[in-house]
Amino acid sequence: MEHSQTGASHSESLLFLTDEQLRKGIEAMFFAYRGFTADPDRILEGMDYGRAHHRALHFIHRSPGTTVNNLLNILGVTKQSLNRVLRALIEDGLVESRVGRADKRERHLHLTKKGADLERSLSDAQRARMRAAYRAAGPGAVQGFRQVLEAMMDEEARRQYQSLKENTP
Amino acid sequence: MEHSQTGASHSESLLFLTDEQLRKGIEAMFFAYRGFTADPDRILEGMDYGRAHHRALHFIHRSPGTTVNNLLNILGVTKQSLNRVLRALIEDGLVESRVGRADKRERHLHLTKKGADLERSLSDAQRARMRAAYRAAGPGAVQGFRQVLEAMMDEEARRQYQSLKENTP
DNA sequence: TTGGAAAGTCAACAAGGCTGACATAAAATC
DNA sequence: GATTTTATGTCAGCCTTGTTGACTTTCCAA
Repeated sequence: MEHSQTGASHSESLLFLTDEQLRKGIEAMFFAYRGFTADPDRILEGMDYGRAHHRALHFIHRSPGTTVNNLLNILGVTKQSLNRVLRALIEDGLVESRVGRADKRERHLHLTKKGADLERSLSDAQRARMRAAYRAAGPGAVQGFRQVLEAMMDEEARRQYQSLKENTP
Repeated sequence: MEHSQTGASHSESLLFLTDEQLRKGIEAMFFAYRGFTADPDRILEGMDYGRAHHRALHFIHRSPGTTVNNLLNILGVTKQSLNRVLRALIEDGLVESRVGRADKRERHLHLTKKGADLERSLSDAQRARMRAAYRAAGPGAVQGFRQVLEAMMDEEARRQYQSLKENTP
């Protein structure tokens, strides 16, 4: 251990991270993620879409005009997998794919009115749960929540998360 | 709203829950969950097992002697889906299925040495990441993290999470 | 003794991951 | 100008993990 002598108070609190506490955190992530996806999943069931379509809609809404490659990196799936999802959304008129002006190889993705409507209904449901959770936990908890989640990400994901955070208009 | 007059400072802070803040929380959950599952996934790839096997091993380890029905409720999948996973684990000698003594219809599930070894290597990896995240975020953040996650769960899941919390020896 | 719960099994299917191979257009480089 | 690289799309096929539905066996309990 690096802090054998120094930083006693800090180290001390760290020593209280028992396997038991960590296990509770792990199980909390498991159960909470189910809740996190439950509402959009309910809306989507019956439609021809699933969680993968939701994710695509979310990030296209989030970064209008994003390219396919961009989306690929954010979602962390293969182009074949994303393509299947995007094709359905484009065919059904929820997403528009525009050939790039500067670089004509690129496709820039935008939500149509129809796509934006579905995206809104999905994100409304998800935000409502997030809002309720934040309120129930109290203002102080929110910061801690985000700090731990951010620290839990892979390097690459954290980079993407942070750049998404900053690119907000 | 219950606090129309009282608790102004509390209410005020709640008003600052913008859609933007909520969206960041949503994206944090998405990216963090990827990190959360990444290490066990890496260990499992190449073996004939996946995330579903990990979850079964985790909860059998957590509650030795649990019944199939019990596990079904915790995992929230169908018995056919769980059965496929359990069959593989039993056939490979990672899980032992014992006919119930009081009720012989029930099967009580236990990890074998081999199963416990794999479970340990998976949970070691997952705990290491959780520990690192907790340390990076600091002691104060951990409580907030757990509070928000707990508030995000469905009623049923929260019940299960809490009873798992308490049944600890 | 009979109804129903617990468990298991078979079949079929869907979503959403994956790999590999290949095509096309456009940009970049030599 | 020719060649290579990049961005995208597409076909085919596979895997995991979820689903439903139908059916059986076991066996507790009314």
